[in-house]
Order: sequence, then structure tokens, then C-alpha cells
Amino acid sequence: MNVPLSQSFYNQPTLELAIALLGKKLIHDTDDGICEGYIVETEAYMGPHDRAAHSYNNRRTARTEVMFGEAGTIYTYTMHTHVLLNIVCAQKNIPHAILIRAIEPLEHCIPLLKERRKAAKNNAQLTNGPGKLCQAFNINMSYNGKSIFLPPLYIAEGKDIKQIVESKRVGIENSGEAKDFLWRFYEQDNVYVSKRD
DNA sequence: ATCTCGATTCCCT
DNA sequence: GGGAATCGAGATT
Repeated sequence: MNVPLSQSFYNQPTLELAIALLGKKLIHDTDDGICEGYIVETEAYMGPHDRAAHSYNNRRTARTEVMFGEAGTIYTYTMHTHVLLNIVCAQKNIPHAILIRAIEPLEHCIPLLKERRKAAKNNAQLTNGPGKLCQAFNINMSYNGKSIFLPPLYIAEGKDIKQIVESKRVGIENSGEAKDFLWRFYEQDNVYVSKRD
């Protein structure tokens, strides 16, 4: 039933891909069960000229190296003890990536997600943030550099998203003009979105 | 070796 | 809406 989208899907312009990812299904097949949910919020980070990106000015370090790889490569990093999930895109050596910020989980895996996220006071808090969804889906740093079109962590077709909102990215106040770029996309009125305008 | 500062989350007011 | 928690990457000495 869940068929991974082919690598060619990730070979489209970054902003278009950030929008195309909305509604797609993220699946993680783990030892304690399968978790799956629709991507409902994304953010684009566009390398050399985006001051908010780790790869700003083509900064190339051990951490950012995977951003220079092929479209469809997974980029995970830790921020304030939380793991964040990104999909590398654009051509090789152009360090763009898309941050997955929120997931609408399928009903059947909610019990499993609750076990992993004790702090959640309601269903929305299970996956309404980039660190939360990684904790809920048990996504860790071992996926850094792997491919998002291969199990056990992959993306498949999902649902249609009717209303898409574009807005400013979250948590980058100190990045000059880049803080005002409308490079965050989410499904309007979806309760799993981390921050709605 | 040391310093700074987050692509966050949680708890409190 | 504000502040603490918390720790590693990247820059600086």
C-alpha cells in the first residue's frame, strides 16, 4: 500500500517541492510498530544566499556536508537536544533543504506516539513541531545521510491539501532580511501545524 | 580550551 | 508571551 515516491520526485525547484510535500505521507517502520502521518507544514532553506540556512555562504562543515548531496538525502541535526528532520533538494552541490515541521498522524498509530511523547497533553502536541514529530516517530541521527525514498523511513503518496498558507519561517529572528521570506508552507486550519498566523 | 548561540520545547504567569 | 533547560557545532583564543 505505501509505495515510496521515487527519487525523481525530489528533483524539482525547492519552493515547489516544499509545497508538493504537503499532504504526502511520512512513514517510519520501527520495531515497536509502524507510524505514518501526513506532512502538514514545511520550511525551505536555500543555501548560499539564505542567512537562516546552515549552509549560508556555502558554509561546508561536517554537519552541513549532506546538504551538498543529492536531492532526497536525509539531513538530520540536533537543536536544543531535539532531532530535526530535513530533506535535501536542488542539484548536487547546491545546499538546499526542506525542514519537516509538522505531521498529522493517522489514527491507528496515536497510541504508539503517545508512549513516546509523555509531555503531550493532547493529540496535537504529539507532532505539532519539528522536534516533537521526530520524538513521536522515533527519528534519530542515524538517518543522517540516508535516502528518504527507501524504507524504513520514507515518503509516499498521501492526501490532497486544499488550502495552503505561506508565511514567515519560525525561530530565525536573528537572520537579517531572511527572517521575512515567506518560505514556510502549511495546511490552513490543520490543528497539527506548529504555529498558525 | 573556552565562548556563544541557536531551524526547540516546556512550564509558568 | 516570557524565561529556563540544555548541549553540541562553529568560531575564536
